[in-house]
Order: sequence, then C-alpha cells, then structure tokens
Amino acid sequence: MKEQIYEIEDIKEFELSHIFECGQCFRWEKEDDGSYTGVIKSGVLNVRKENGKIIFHGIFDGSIKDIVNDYFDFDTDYKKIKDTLSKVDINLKKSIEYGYGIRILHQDLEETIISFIISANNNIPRIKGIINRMSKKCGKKIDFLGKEYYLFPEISELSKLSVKDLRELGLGFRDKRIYDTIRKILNKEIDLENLKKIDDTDLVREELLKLDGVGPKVADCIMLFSLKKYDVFPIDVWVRRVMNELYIKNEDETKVSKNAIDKLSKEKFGALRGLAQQYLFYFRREN
DNA sequence: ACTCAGGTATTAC
DNA sequence: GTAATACCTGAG
Repeated sequence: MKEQIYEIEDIKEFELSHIFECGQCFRWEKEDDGSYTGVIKSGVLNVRKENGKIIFHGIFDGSIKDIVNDYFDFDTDYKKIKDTLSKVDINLKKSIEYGYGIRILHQDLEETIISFIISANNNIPRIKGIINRMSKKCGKKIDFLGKEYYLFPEISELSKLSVKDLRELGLGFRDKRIYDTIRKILNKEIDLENLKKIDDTDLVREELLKLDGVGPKVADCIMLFSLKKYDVFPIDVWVRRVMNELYIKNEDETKVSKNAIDKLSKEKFGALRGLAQQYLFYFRREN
C-alpha cells in the first residue's frame, strides 16, 4: 500500500456532491473541508477540487491513476451523453442542468451485489452502518491520514460468517439472503467473472436474479452501478414519483405499475435510460 | 406507540 | 401470471 496523489484539470462533468449523493454508493463521506473520502475496492481515496484541479489523494497497491480512471469511468464521454439526453425533452434537460456533474461509478461487483441486497426496504444511514460493520469485522484495515478504514471484505472472508453472525451485524431479515448469496458466488452457481464479459443486458439480469435477495430493482442497480449497463431503469419510490409527476400524472403514484414505467422509460430514453434515471432521481430527491 | 425506509420472497387468488 | 402480506431494525 502506497500513498499517492493524482491530479487532473477540473471539468464540468465531475462534481463531488452530484457523484457521491446521487444514490449509487454507500461508502463515501463528506469531510469538513468539503472533500470526500471513500473506501473503494483496492484502497482509500480522498477527492477534492482546488485551484481549477481535481485532486485525488489515496492509498493503493496499484497506480492511483489507473484506479481513478477506471472507478470514475473517465473513458466515457459525459458531455456527449448529456447532449443526447438533453434533446429528449425539457424535463430531462432541466434535470441534467441540475445534476451536470453526475458520473456513474464503476464499482466492485461483489460489493455492489451485497450492498444493494442490504438496501431492500431499508434506509441509507442504516445501510451504510451495516456495510461499515461488515467491513470492520472481515475487511482489511487501512491507515490513511490518521484514520482507520476497512476495505469491503472478500467473499471468502464473508463466507466465514454464520447467519447468526450476520444478524448480529444488524442485517435483519436480510441475513439469510446474504448468507445464501455469498455461497452462490463462492461455489460459482453464478460466475461473476464470466458475468462481467456478457454484453446482453437481459442475460446478465437473468443471472443476477438467481441470487437470493436480488429482485428486479436490485438487479438493475447492480448492472448500472457496477457493470456499466446503461440500458436499465431501476425503479424505486423516487423514480416512480418523478416519472408519475412528469409524464404519467396519475392521481395516486402508488397505483402506477412498474411495467408502465419500464416501458415508458424505454420509449423515451432508449439505451441511455439508466443515465436518465440518475439525473431524474437526483433532481427529484434534492428538490 | 407507531410509521417509514433504494424491495423481495412467499402465499393466496 | 398478478395481487396482498410479512419482514429486522432504528430513527423520528
């Protein structure tokens, strides 16, 4: 583990609060100085903007430049994506103007699977707490800038926990789901390395749905936040709300079917509907 | 005391 | 197939 710094020129398509608070990640915290610190797969990273630069300061085995480029997906042209989506309609255009600095992260697959199973019928502070406790119990300890951090555990480490251990970490009724999913990953009932190579979104979804605790919404989140599948549309209460308010206009939003939203999102936003979802979600949640 | 929160699994029509 | 229902837990 080596402490490293990497700097790039500031760009509009990178705004800390937009990226870390649009609901895609659970392990980033805002510091008093306005920077954000997060634990990612391979180490700990602090990000801040200063004098027209974005400064990445972290501790990793590998090169911070490679890790940052991969994690923040700097190969994807967000300017182009925003241009395309802004032409869809005024609603999306406004949402994009609001969340102009959003980027979809390329997060670790195992961590994303476990995290979003935990997210079911749960709230964000509690989800974060559970993930932190799991990491502290089974993950590698990292010292960085005078603080202790714990990497998200390897599946092999997590597999040592009993259902009772998991319950004691505060997982609630999700304990058995996590327990079973860990085993399915470990004995390759679902082969995650192979999954990363599959292009067909529906095929990937089909595989993910085999995991206990993974339903349609969680599967879509996993694909969007970890596998760069932009043609999915995770539907939670906020997305349902914003889609109803903007397009469907039903008196009772709870009566709007998932199917209707899914179909509409496909028609309106096409292959980039996952990104459209993020802009709309962020806009509606913050307003 | 009671509701609610990034849904899913189970059970019942 | 589609519609109700239960579900850990802790914060408000």
